[in-house]
Amino acid sequence: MTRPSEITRERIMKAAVRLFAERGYEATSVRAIVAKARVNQAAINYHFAGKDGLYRDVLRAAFRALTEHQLVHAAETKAMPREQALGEFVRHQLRPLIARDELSRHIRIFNWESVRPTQIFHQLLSEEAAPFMGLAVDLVRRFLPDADRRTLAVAAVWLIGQCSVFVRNREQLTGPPVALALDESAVERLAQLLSRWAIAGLTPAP
Amino acid sequence: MTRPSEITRERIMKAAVRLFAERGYEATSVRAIVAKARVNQAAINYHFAGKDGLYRDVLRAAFRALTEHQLVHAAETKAMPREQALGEFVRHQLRPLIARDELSRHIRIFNWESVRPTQIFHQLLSEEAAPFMGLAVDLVRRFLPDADRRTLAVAAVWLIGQCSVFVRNREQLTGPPVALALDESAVERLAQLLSRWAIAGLTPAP
DNA sequence: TCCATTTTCAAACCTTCGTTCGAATTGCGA
DNA sequence: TCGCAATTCGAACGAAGGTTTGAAAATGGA
Repeated sequence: MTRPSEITRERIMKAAVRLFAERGYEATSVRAIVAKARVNQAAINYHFAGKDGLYRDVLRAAFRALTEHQLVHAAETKAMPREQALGEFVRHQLRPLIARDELSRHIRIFNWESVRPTQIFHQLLSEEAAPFMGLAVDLVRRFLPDADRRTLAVAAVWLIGQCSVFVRNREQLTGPPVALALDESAVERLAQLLSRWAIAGLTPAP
Repeated sequence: MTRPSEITRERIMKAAVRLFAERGYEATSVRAIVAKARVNQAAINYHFAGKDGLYRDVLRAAFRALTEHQLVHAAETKAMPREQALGEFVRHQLRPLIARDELSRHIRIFNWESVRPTQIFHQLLSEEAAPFMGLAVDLVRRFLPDADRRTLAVAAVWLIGQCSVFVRNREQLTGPPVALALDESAVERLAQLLSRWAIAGLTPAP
């Protein structure tokens, strides 16, 4: 293993994660990536065997990081009362609204995938067999213990969907006519609002 | 006004609405439209001054049809109890899941816009000044009469977002692992589920 | 019917995209 | 230090995109 080539790989990966998170797969050109990474045009094909290969590696990294992050929080989440656990989940989903870290970018990439799924993502989803929906399904099951598999799936999609609208449309929501000020406290209020509504929705009527 | 040219215009519009609804603006090529419409390559540029112009006309038509449709239903909706009105709203939003008519295609086009807004859409939104969010805002106001403008906007986005997830991801939801069977009765059940959850979420805790 | 205007058509143009190529350069064990 | 492999580089390729062009065809009023 030579060192300098690893540096190039790393520069490409870093730039790719940023751009894929910002614009999605199709709208990101390899020329934009190599420009941001300050590497040669052919570097992506040499190191990743093409744009597809690069995106596959980015997705793999995102999967790993996200599942790892979930495993860390899984134990403490399970110990919480379900309402608090849901609040944490919503807060986690809304994270890209304020934080500009790697985790947020990974969430944004998956958000793009939920809009226009890539063939690459689909393949990876089966082979990685990551608990992608698992966490959300487990969560709603605590509210709907007697629901069948389909209802649980619908509820999980519903829950994730509520959050991802805001993440995807961040730019639109901050402008008129909505004009949300997305600072930390506003996002916290938003998370509480969404949590309250979701809890009320999932809690069976008395 | 000559007749035959109107026929060409109409063929292009019809094909364009179908393709824009199915794949969105960017993923639809001019060549795909002219192939479906069985007209010459240059026809779009002659009649609509380019792809942008065609899309602008399609959006205008969609705006007109949708606002007209809303105006028709506005009166009876206002007469309903708010729970029933919300149910109707959700059912209307889920319409593209089963129906394959013009109205459903227009809703799908706006769904694409909510994912990746076009410059064209943005311009049109201001000049048409259509009550695009208005209906949803009015609806949630009946549940949250004392809420401020921001909360109402968030609630409206939240409500629309819950429905659009399912519309956008129709293809994914019908396949494994979710495997929803999206026939008419299933969509009706889905609409009831979403309505119940949304009503519970919007109804202030006692 | 004639002719000016409108509309259609096939072909090309120009740009952007992902990828490939071959030479030049660099890195590193022998 | 030498020599081979790994890596970088600039340039070009071919495909696909939207648009333009100029001639042919069709249209419809005088």
